[in-house]
Amino acid sequence: MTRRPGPGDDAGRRRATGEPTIQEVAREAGVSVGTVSNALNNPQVVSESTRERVRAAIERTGYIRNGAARALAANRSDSIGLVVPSLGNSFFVDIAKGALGAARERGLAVLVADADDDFALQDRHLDAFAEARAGGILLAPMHDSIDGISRVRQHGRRVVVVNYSYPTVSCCSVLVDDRAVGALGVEHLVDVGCDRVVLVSVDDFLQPVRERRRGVHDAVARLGLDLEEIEVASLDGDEGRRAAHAIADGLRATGEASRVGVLAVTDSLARGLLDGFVTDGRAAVPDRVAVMGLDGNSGDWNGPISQTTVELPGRHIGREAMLLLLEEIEDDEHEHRQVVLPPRLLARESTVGRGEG
Amino acid sequence: MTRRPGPGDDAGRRRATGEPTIQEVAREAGVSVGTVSNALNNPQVVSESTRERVRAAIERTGYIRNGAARALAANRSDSIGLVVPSLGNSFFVDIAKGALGAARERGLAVLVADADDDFALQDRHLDAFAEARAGGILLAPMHDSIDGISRVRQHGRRVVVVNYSYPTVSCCSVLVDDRAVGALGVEHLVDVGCDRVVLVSVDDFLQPVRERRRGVHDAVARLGLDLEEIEVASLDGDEGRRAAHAIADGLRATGEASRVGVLAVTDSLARGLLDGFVTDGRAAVPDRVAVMGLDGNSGDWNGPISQTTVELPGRHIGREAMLLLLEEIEDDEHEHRQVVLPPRLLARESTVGRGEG
DNA sequence: ATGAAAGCGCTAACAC
DNA sequence: GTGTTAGCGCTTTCAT
Repeated sequence: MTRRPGPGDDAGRRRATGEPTIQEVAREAGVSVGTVSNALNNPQVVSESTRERVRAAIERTGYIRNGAARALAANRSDSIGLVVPSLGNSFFVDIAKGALGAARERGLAVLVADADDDFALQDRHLDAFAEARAGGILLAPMHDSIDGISRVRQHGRRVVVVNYSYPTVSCCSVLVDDRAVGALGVEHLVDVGCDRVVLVSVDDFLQPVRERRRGVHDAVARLGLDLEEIEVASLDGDEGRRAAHAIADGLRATGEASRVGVLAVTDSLARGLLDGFVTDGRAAVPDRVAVMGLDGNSGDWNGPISQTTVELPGRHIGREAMLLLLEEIEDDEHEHRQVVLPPRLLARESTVGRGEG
Repeated sequence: MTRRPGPGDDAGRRRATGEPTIQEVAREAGVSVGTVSNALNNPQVVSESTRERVRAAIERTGYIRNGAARALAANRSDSIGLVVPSLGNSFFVDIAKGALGAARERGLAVLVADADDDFALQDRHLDAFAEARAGGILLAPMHDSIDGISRVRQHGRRVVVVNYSYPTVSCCSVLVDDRAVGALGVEHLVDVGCDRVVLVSVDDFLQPVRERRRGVHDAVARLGLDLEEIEVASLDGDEGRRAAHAIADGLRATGEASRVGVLAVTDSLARGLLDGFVTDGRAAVPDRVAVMGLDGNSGDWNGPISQTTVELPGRHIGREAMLLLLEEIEDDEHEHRQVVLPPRLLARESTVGRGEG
C-alpha cells in the first residue's frame, strides 16, 4: 500500500530512491533550499561560511543535482545537440570535433547523436533534442526533406544546418563548396596529364554528391575535356571494384595510350576502384589510370596505395556552425547567414605516384 | 512588472514562451491532461476517437513533450550516456557504433560525449550524465583514477567500463586482450623473418598501452628474441619519424643484414615511423624494416604505404558493453562480469610488401 | 544573507 | 474511459 503524504509526514516523501535531494542537503546544512540553490548557482550572494557548510553537506550526502528538475524550473538546458548521419565518416567526426571545441570555450556540453545513416532515426534524434529542450541543434541532414527541421524550429529550437543548404528554408548553414570540390578534382587530373576523365558516382539525391558532380561537369566543359560517367548502385567498395574492372577492360579494348583520370565521388568508392585496378592487377596506377576520391574520408584510406583526395574543412565547418548557433541563441537581432568554406586538394600516390606526394 | 498568479488567473501562467504544454493540448482536444498523457504513453487505455482528437490537437498546437518534466515526474530517463576519450580515434567510433546498434534494438537513445582527450572533461561528462539521470553510462576511461566512476555509481547510476579494467572496482567491463595484441605483433614480425624487434612506445600510464607492452615482453621472452625499446615523448607523428631516423642510423652503423621488425604501440606512431623510413628514404620497408602498429586506428592509415596493424573488435566491444549495461539495469540479480575479446592481425604492405596482403 | 513558497509540465494514483 | 490532483526537485521571486 502506498502511503499518502499527510500533515506531519516527513517532507511528504513518496519514493525511496535514496537519491539525496536539495531538501536533504538543506536540512543537513541547516539552511533553506533556496540558500543551497544559491550556493550552487549564485555563490556570490551567499556568505562564505554558509557556502562552506553547504559544500560539506553536499559532500556528506553525495548529492548530485537533478538536471530534469533544474531544466524544468529554469526552463532552459545548456547542452547543444548535434545530429550526424554517421560517425563512421571521418568528415562528421571532424565537424563534431570543431563544434565541440567551440562549445567548450563557452562551457557548453555537446551531445552527439549518430543517425546510423537512417533517415527516420535522424528525425527521432531531432525530436529527442527538442523534447530535451536542447539549447540549440546542429544538424547534418541526410535528405532534402525539411519536415523534421521545420517541426523543431516551429517549436522555437534554434537549428543550424551543416553540409547542406536549403534554399527554401531560412536558417543558418555552413557547408563546403562542393562544386569547387569537383573542379579541384578535374583540374588535378588534368595537371597530372589525364586527357580523359571518368566520373564514378551514385544516384545524386544527396546534395553534396549532386554539387560535386555539377562542379565536375562545369570544369570539364570549361577545360574542353571528354567526360564519361559511370553510375554505380551504391558507395560500396565492391561497386567501385566492378567499375574499375569495366574501365580497365575498356582501356585494353581500345588500346589507348594516354592516361585516364578516374574521379570517385567519395573516398570509399575510390578505395574500391583502387582495389579493382591495383590489387586485382587490372591497370597500372597512376601510370595508366590516375584515381582520386572527393570526400577526404580517412576511414577508407588503407587501400593498396595511398589515395589522392580532396580535404574537406570539417573542423572549421563544425566550429563555424557552433558559432552561428550561439549567435542565433544569444542575439535577437541575428540574421541568418550561409558560410561556404573551400576544400583543398591532397595529392597522393594514386595520382602522382610514390615519392612525389 | 511580473504578474503573480491568483484566483481566476488563467492556469496561473507566468511565462510567455509560446511553447504549448500538455494543458493546452488538453483544452484544445476538450479532454483532461491525464487523458492526453495516456493517449501518448498508454494509447491502449484511451478510446479510438479520443486518441484521434488528441492527435489532432497535438498537430494543431505543435506540441512537443517536455522531456525535463517527463523525466522529473516519472523519475527516469531512457537515454544511455557514452563517454569516450576521442571520436578521432576510430576504435572509439567503432565502440560507439556497436553500442548504438545494441541500444537501438531496445529503442534506447545513446548520447555520445567526447572528452577530447581531457581527463577533467571526461569527469565533467560523467557528472553531466549523472545530473541528467541517464539510464546508464558506458565509459571508456582515460585514466587509472576511479573517482569519477565511484561518484556516479554511489549515486545509483549503472556504469560499465570499456577498454579498461579496474581490479579494485567491482563493475562490468569489456575490453580487448591487449597482451594478445602485443603477442600477435611479435609473432607476425617473426613470421615475416625478423630476428630483432624494436618496440616504440610511450610512457605507459594508459592501461592498454601497458598491457600491449607486457604482451610484447612476454612473447619476445617466449620466442627467445632480442627486444630493444624506444620510448618516445608522445604519440605524435613527428616522434615516430624521429625514432625511425634513429633506428635507420643504427642499422647503417652496424651494417646489419637481417630484417628488423618495428612495433609501434599505436598506428599513429607507426604512421610516423613509416614517414621516417619511407618518405624520408631512410630504409626499405618492408625489406629491411618491417613496421606495424598495434591499435588498428584507421585514421592514421594513409601513410606512404599501407600499414599492418592489429584489428581491435570495437563494435563487438560496444555491443557487449551495452548488453551488460542493460542487463545490469534490468536485472536485480545481475552479477558483474568482465568480457575479454580477442584481437586480430591485419597484415599489409608495411610488413609483407605489395601483392602479398 | 537567508527563508518561504509558488510554480515549471508532466505522470500516476485514484475517483468517478 | 476519463477527470482530478498531488507531487517530482528545483529555481526564483519576495519578505524578512
